Amino acid sequence: MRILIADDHDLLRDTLVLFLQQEHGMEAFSARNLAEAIQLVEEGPAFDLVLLDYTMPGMDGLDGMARMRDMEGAERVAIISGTASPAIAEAALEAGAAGFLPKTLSAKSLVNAIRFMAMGEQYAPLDFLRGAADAPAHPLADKLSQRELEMLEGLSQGKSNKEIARDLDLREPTVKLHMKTLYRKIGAANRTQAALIAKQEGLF
Amino acid sequence: MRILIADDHDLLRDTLVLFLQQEHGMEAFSARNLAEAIQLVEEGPAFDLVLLDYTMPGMDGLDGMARMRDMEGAERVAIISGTASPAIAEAALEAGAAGFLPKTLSAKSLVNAIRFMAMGEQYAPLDFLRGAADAPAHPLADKLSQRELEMLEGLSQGKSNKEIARDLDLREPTVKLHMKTLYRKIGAANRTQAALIAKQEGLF
DNA sequence: GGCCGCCCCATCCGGACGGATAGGTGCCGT
DNA sequence: ACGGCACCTATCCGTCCGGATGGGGCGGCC
Repeated sequence: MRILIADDHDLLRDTLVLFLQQEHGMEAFSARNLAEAIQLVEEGPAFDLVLLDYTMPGMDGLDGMARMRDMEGAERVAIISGTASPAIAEAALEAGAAGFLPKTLSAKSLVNAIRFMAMGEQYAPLDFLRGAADAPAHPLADKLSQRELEMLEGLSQGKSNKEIARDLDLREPTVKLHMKTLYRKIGAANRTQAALIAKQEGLF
Repeated sequence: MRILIADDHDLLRDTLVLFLQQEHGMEAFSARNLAEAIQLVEEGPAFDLVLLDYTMPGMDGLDGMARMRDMEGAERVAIISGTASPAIAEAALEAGAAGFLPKTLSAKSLVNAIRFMAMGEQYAPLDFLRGAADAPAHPLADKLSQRELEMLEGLSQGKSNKEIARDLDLREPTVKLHMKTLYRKIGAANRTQAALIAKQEGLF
């Protein structure tokens, strides 16, 4: 089984490759950025699974994954990350990732996940998606209504009220109302603070 | 040599411990958060070196390191991180850390660094402190003037133009002027986007 | 000397934003 | 049935923001 691991954290990559080599029937290759990974895919025989770090030179969010998936010899691509939120994990899975692996995963679980994904299944740790069961998800997120979260999402992309209204098919006054209540709930004085809080909280 | 590694990323921790075990004369122990680490230090014989992840339950920035250093059996404490900036690294060293290890360090360098620190020396990768020589630090930062960076700093705290003007002892029109040129330089359509870009770029 | 970049200030304008108020719907739980 | 909550819309108002224009001062570089 040929596995390609692309991560700019040499420490993890080096030790992980060594670890996987010990596993029966696994061949692990590594790259330190997306460009290197793409080159390896171009050169060699096809990989059974490619693991891409979410924050890594050349990735640009999920764009990097899309580029990788378009290639020959990289059918199954999974995202690995130490900081990404459940929302990003879901986005990755929707975008066709073979799986999402937080770095809080144990080494043993990783091996299982890799085998699982290499067989064509989609993998993601359920407790992570649910918002990390033990660590109460987002202290903020569950205090907000659905609409308010959508506001926050638009906000986190630097959109104006007008743009958000258009995207959600609402009138602008409605957006402004939601904004007001949103600010009160999360303790923001203005939209910039709200966006920063959302980022800080790992939302979006 | 007794080494304690505390990191909530099981993946790295597991593989790293296995890797270090193979090294001659190294005994590696692990904890998944600060509380566990403190407990291990209390229980067992003294460690020659303790590695603490910078972003980890219980750390609270560098406070966690200070708490650890106050303990018996944890003379030398180093910080390890995958995301922290050079500024944080310097702060850690000034606060008495035995070293700072970015996760972009190679496994081999890590072993050398550990031996070095265990002997009582202070370690940090010079290229990282210098701002990652090869990867030009902040592609944006050096395109901005001093004033513009100060604007961005205020922006990153969600301040209004008026507040920024007051803090820097300027008139508001001046702040607005700087903002305008700032937006053009970094390609932001409004202040929220500018703040998000700053965060994304790791500034402030 | 000219030119350019950075810095400071002022005035003006249109549009965006933040807040208040008021009215409407629908759903849920007691 | 009623209150409570989330949701949608509207109007009004004062402020803030983004942009343009026009000043002026400073230093460096060709």
